[in-house]
Amino acid sequence: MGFKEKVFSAVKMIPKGETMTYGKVAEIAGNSMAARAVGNILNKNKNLIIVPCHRVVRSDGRVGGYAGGTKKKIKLLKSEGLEIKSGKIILT
DNA sequence: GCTCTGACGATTT
DNA sequence: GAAATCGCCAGAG
Repeated sequence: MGFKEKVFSAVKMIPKGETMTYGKVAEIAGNSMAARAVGNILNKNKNLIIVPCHRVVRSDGRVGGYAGGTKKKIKLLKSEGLEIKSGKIILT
């Protein structure tokens, strides 16, 4: 199984209403410092429906990017009950 | 098979 | 504390 396959598996296992950092996904995928590659893979595949990639956020609390637009990503996250302030996720 | 790209991350200024 | 810089990796051209 390639690295990207592992990434998809990790993202798919994120429960609704929860978020995971790119670094964490990368770690599960096999490389804890491949966070950059993780985002790159999701972007190129842009499987917004197959995988809930909108639950993947940055380590600094920012939402990060999204193939369908960061705005849409924030919208989706808020829809799942997450609190976002100025593009930053509030973990309670 | 080499080079560029990019939804990141930690450090330094 | 915010902004810029360097470093990292895997995919695609």
